[in-house]
Amino acid sequence: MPSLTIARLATTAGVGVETVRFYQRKGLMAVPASSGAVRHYDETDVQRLRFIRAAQRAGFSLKEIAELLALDASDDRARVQALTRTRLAALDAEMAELAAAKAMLAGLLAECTSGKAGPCPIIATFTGKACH
Amino acid sequence: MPSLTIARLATTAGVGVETVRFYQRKGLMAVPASSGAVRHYDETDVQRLRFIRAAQRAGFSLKEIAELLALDASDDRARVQALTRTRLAALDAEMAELAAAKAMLAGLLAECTSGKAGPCPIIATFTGKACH
DNA sequence: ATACGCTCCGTACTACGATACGGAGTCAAG
DNA sequence: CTTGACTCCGTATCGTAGTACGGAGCGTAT
Repeated sequence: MPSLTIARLATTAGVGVETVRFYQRKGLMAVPASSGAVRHYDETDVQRLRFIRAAQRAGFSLKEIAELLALDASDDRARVQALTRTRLAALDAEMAELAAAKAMLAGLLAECTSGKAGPCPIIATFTGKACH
Repeated sequence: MPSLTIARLATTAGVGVETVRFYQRKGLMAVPASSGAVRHYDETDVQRLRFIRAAQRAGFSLKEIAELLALDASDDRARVQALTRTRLAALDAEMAELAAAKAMLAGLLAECTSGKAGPCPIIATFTGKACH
């Protein structure tokens, strides 16, 4: 049984020691019972940290991740699917916003690069001034 | 000259009074000299607030917006373009991340909805457990 | 002229996800 | 048996973008 200190756990999972402690305070991870004064961690703790990071990359908040972790035990697929659908919808909305922003900025950049006179179209657009 | 109170300025620009004061503290807006005890605002202040909101929608941070506002005065197009290109690159990176997250979640959701036995694939994937 | 609402200003608090700090205790090597 | 690295724990701070609160002053309508 590989027993890790908090520092080894953290570096193995690619997070900081303080982050592990932060997750413990947030209830995302249990604080292991200590035999002695120093707590020991194992592979399941590494897995849990990896779960958290992977779910974060998918855009879940720590609060949602806490729920997913609870569901991991209860095996409530319907709820997991509901959370996932909600997240997918949010992702779509975020992507649409980013796409709109990108289209606008790309257009303005082209305009600003080519144009020569007058106020910068980028600034002008944000300001709401007439662009020509 | 249309003179606005801070509340009228805020509602005209679609923000809260406290937000205006927050922007003033952040140096995004000047605090107008007061003739008397109550400060007065005009159309240029409305424009400035609209600029801030528009630039925010394009993903600029308040710090970057402060710089853009400074550039509005100096007319340094090269710098504005550089900021815009940086923001475009960041938007691309964000979109790529969102797209990856979306693809993964969408695939997992389909799998989880159709599959019947074993641990939920969504949870399993994040956990790093074998998926089958 | 007084009541009511708005303004001014500082300070504090929210949410999110960490990150830093300081003191006391512990553990292993030299 | 001391040194140095690490741990534990609470509390504080960071950054981003606000929102809330409370007291004092001002301005206008009745």
